[in-house]
Amino acid sequence: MKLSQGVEWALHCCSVLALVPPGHTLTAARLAEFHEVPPAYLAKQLQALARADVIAADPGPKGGYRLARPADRISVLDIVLAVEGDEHAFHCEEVRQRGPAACAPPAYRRPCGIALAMGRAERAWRDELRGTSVAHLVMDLALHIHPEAAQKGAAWMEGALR
Amino acid sequence: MKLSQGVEWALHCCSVLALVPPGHTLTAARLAEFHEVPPAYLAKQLQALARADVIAADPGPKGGYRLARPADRISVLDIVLAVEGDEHAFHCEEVRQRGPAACAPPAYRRPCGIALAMGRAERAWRDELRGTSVAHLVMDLALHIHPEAAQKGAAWMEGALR
DNA sequence: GGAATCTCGGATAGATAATATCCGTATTGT
DNA sequence: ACAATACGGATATTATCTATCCGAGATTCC
Repeated sequence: MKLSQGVEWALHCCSVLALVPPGHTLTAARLAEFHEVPPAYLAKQLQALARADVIAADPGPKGGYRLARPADRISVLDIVLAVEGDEHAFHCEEVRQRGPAACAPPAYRRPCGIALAMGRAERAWRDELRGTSVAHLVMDLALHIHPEAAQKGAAWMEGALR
Repeated sequence: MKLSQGVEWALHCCSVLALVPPGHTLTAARLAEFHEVPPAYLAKQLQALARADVIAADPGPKGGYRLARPADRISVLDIVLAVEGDEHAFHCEEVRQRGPAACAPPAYRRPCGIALAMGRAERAWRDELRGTSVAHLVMDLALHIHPEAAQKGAAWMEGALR
């Protein structure tokens, strides 16, 4: 059980995009530069976020990425599912229906207790992520960022905006 | 984010082992037969469970596997971590410390908000799994199993016990 | 004591997914 | 028309998962 690298990048990118003034955008190349990650690969994650309507893309020159809606309406779960896919971590393969104790399918109308337990855990995980928004992330960032990092970030943003 | 196949097998195996009378065991081959899974690969999962002290192995002829402690003291989390490893799904690579806004390491003593949010979700997931024991799984099984499956299972167990 | 049986651990391949890159297409602003 | 950008597909590389096999160690039966 491991989350892909792209999830972290996507979360950071959305946090940065939340700080972009309305009417402006950031290109994929700039976002990659800011996080020092491979531009071509980050572009893939950004495309996934765009397909999921988490961020919006303006094509053409002067184009770039921006959040698709206000930061307080984008949950961390939205971002994780956009990049990682919305499949559950645990997939029941119904092994109980195999082997010497197997019966006809109608005997297995209820999901097995194991699948239910794993489903509850997945739900708890998703609920927690759904309850945290990009706005929360930015708030936490603003409260705890080192002044020097904030100044450097602001200076970079100035030259990167479009 | 995907859990390995072995997790489902391990959970089912532990449920079956919980039904083994005290003083008896089941061999890896029997457990594989019951679930119709590859014996050699299931053996790997059982070894992982044994290393984590979830189940105990009696070597030699007449040997086999049994639960290492009462079913109500084995959590689903114990089993999942034994098979999957105890690493967190999200691993923060501290991308904030890279790029044009980077500062000296002392500026990053606090974990970033993104890592904290993902950590809370992981904690919620684990808490849910920790709160469910093998005894709960067996209870659910006993309450909802089809009579025919129960009878077949009992008959198989009779010939499989050692 | 010796042989048989079983678990345990490591070594080994193939299959699947993650990581990373490149190129052609579509779109838009200059 | 040209340049810059996002988009999608194709591809290569690497890691992880899945699956199997074999030898070592341990225990019981003869």
